[in-house]
Amino acid sequence: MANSKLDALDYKILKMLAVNARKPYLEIARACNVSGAAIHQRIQKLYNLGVIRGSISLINPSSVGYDTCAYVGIYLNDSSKFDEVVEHLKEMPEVVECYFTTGKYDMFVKLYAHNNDHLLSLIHNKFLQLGLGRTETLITFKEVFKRQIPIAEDDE
Amino acid sequence: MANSKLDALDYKILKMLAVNARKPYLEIARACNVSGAAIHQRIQKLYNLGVIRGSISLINPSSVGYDTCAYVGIYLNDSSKFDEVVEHLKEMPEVVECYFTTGKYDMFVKLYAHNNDHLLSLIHNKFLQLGLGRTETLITFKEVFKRQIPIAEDDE
DNA sequence: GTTGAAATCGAGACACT
DNA sequence: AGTGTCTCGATTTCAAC
Repeated sequence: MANSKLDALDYKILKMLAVNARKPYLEIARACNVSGAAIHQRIQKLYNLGVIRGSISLINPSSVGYDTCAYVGIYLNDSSKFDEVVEHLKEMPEVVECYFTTGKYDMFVKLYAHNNDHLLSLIHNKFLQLGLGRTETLITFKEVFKRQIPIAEDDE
Repeated sequence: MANSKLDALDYKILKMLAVNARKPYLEIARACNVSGAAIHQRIQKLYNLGVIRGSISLINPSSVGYDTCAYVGIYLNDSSKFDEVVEHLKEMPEVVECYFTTGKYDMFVKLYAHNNDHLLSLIHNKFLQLGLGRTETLITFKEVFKRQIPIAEDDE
């Protein structure tokens, strides 16, 4: 899934776009001492290779009414039901991330709720009706920081 | 922290930018039947209010050499050391998210590593030298999906 | 706080090297 | 692969409503 045929210029582009998706291509070009067209072609290549998967604006959850963020570890009773459970989780917009994991849990999800009552109701009224086993909830009461993966200056 | 003085237009803008940070303002304007200048001013307002916190390009971790993603729950021996531990975690670029939590753990972090050996070395050689207590690691072996918080059509 | 026009600037395509 | 030019359309500012 990973083609490590990225050179230093690719990394430099990624590093800038990772922090600001709307950075003008010409600014990137000037910072890299190449033409704007070159940057344009590189970025399209990075999209085609799947290195860049899209761009999003980061929205403050509490500004749109979501004041509670929690992680839930899930034990499945019947592990053949992975796909079915995933489908149901996808239909809950409050569930924003979903992982298969090794170790303690079978699955692990991140979700947002309006408040603690709402969170409780999501877990009681939705999760526990999906045929999944026990769950363990971890409420985050402060997001200390959040950033992107490190992008080396010029990794091999 | 949340000013709920957002109207339907604000929500419509947020909904579009949440999915594509580079969507041209004029396209948004046409979709909302207002002028481009209005969209421009609204978006600037949303930035100033802290509703929009920035925009990032999503980069495929495995493309830049990070094949392992894990969550680590942390028990602190000395809970007065929160800030000190956070400072050290910030200096580890592999740590991409950090939360204070209620329940099982005191802190909870997400991190990326090149591979499982690298992950082990991060936990053994870095984490356990920060004066923090026991840790519990949860390795994710598949990110099933990932998306943004739901943005209501026209929430109150 | 919204509009419409004006001017600046970037995006995307092309032929060329 | 990168460059320079060109056209189109987007961004941004401004006076005015």
